[in-house]
This record gives sequence, C-alpha cells and structure tokens, in this order.
Amino acid sequence: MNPEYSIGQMARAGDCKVQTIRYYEQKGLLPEPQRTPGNQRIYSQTHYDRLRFIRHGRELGFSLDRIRQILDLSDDSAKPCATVDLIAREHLREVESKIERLQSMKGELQRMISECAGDRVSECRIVKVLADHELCLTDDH
Amino acid sequence: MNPEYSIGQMARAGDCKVQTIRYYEQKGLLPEPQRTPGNQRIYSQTHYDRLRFIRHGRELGFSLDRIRQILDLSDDSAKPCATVDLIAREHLREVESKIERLQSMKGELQRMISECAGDRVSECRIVKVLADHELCLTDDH
DNA sequence: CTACAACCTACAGTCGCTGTAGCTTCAAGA
DNA sequence: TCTTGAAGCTACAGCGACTGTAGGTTGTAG
Repeated sequence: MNPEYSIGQMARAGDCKVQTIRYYEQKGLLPEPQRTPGNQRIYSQTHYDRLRFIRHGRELGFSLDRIRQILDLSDDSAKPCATVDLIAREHLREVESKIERLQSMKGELQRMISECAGDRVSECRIVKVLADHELCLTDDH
Repeated sequence: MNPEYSIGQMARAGDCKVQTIRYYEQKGLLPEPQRTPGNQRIYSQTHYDRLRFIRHGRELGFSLDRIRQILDLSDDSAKPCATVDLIAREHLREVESKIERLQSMKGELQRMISECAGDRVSECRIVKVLADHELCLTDDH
C-alpha cells in the first residue's frame, strides 16, 4: 500500500542523478531512508515528496541552505509563514539583481560585437574594449 | 620610467584580492613577474594591462578559459579576429539564455509570493507551490 | 629599533554537484 | 539453477573561480 522507491526511481522523479540524492542525504536535506537486507536504500512517499520539494526549489534558484530553512519552517505547519515569505522575497530580489547585471553585460556585449568591423585582431573592437574599460564606459551614454 | 607595481597595487587596479592575482598566475593567465631581492612580485605595465583585460572579461561574465583563448588570439595582432567574434557571440547567446531562465524564475517567484495570503505555514502558498510543481504549471497559462 | 602593513608559500574550504574505482546486490532470461 | 547485466553500494577526487587561514618573511615609517 505505502509506495516504496529505489534511489533510481527517486532520481527519475526528481530529474537528477542518483549521486545527487545521496549528496542531499549527506547534507541532511533528505533523512536517511530504510535499507533492504542487501543495504540498498528504500524511500517512502515522504522522501519522495521532500525530494520533489528540494528539486523544485533548486529549479527556482534557491540555495540548498534556503531550501533547508523553508523545509524546517514548513515542518511545523502551525508556524506563521512570514519567514518563508521573507526568504522568498529576498530570493526574488537576488534574482532581479542577477537579471539586471546580465542585462548590462548583454548590452555591452552587443555593442562590442556590432562594432567589430576590422578583420585583424589588431583592429578588433572586441579585443580593444576588453583591454580598455574606458572604451565601453565612454561609449555608454 | 617604466612603471612597476606591487601585487597590492595590481589588486586595487583590478578590483580584486591579492590572492586572485596569484591564482591567475598559477592558472597561467598572468605570466610570472620578476621578483625583488626579497622575493616579492614586481609587475610591469604589460602585466597591469593584462590583468585589467582579464578583470573586464570577468565582469562581462567570460570564463577564465575563454579569456585565455581571447588573450592567446590577441597576442598575434595579425590574425583575423573572426574567432574572437565567434567566442563573443557564443558568450552573448549564453548570457541571453541565462536571462531567460532567470526571467521565468522571477515570474514564478512573484506569482508565488503574491498568492501567499495565509498566515500559517499549513496554508502558505509558497510552501505549497514548492511542494507541488503542478500548482505552478497549471497556474501558468 | 620597533611596529606594523604588506608580502610570501602551501593548503583547505566554498557550492552543488559530477565522475571514478572497485566492489556487491538484484531481477530477468536461458 | 545459473548467468549476465543493470543498478546499487562506499569512498574519494575534481570542477570553477576564487577565498580564507596558518605561519612565516620583507619592507617602510617613525
């Protein structure tokens, strides 16, 4: 009745490698499961759900530490969820600032590439811009 | 006449740690500089420029390997710069796809956060969405 | 001469896995 | 029942790009 999963089935469910699951166990994110008489791990539905939780968090870019925090908080379902909210908001802010940084990289890269008309390295705009930060700053505005 | 720099001055110029410079040397990105009689590194203008080049590349998100490639190519100034162009274009593509992935993370995070109205973890939308990927997929469109 | 900052080497640790070596266990087919 | 091959096991090294630490030496200003 209670479903059981091998580590391979877990890996497929979580879209990750078998080693990743053992790594989560080692890092304390997944509790140690029971073993078969031959020492192989057997996971319960609880483990399965927890792994999916972790993997989804990872997909959203949460660090394992933050996922651990959220898991700890959500283990006690009576607790207020303000802290979870806070963690998520902080993470959102970080994602936004990463996007901003990448956007400005993108802009600079595009400018650099579009200006490369020379066919020798000695005239290459890309090399020049990389060599001299001022070139891209002064071009900027 | 020829300016010389200590490793500390280099670090300030490149906006990085002293260890980072030693690391670049170890990885073969910066050539080994001369030393004082007391075994301290003394850098020339060439080193200085090369460090700035590396650091600017890093700011633009290039890996050290790619920076090394570009440096190798630009050392021979007669070479055509098509390869440099190619590397830059490929890098741009990668930056763009990173942005896309982060944008979708951002969207999902915002949705998750905005829907969190409960005050107990047991009703927390954030915890629910993390636990059940379907919740965010079905909400998506 | 004395402080103290800056330098030196060598190595361990970070994050989140991933890969490898060398073994054992399990399940299915002959 | 035996065999084969996939899947599992432990233990550990490696990735990228640094960063930190320990324990020592050099350089410089007062």
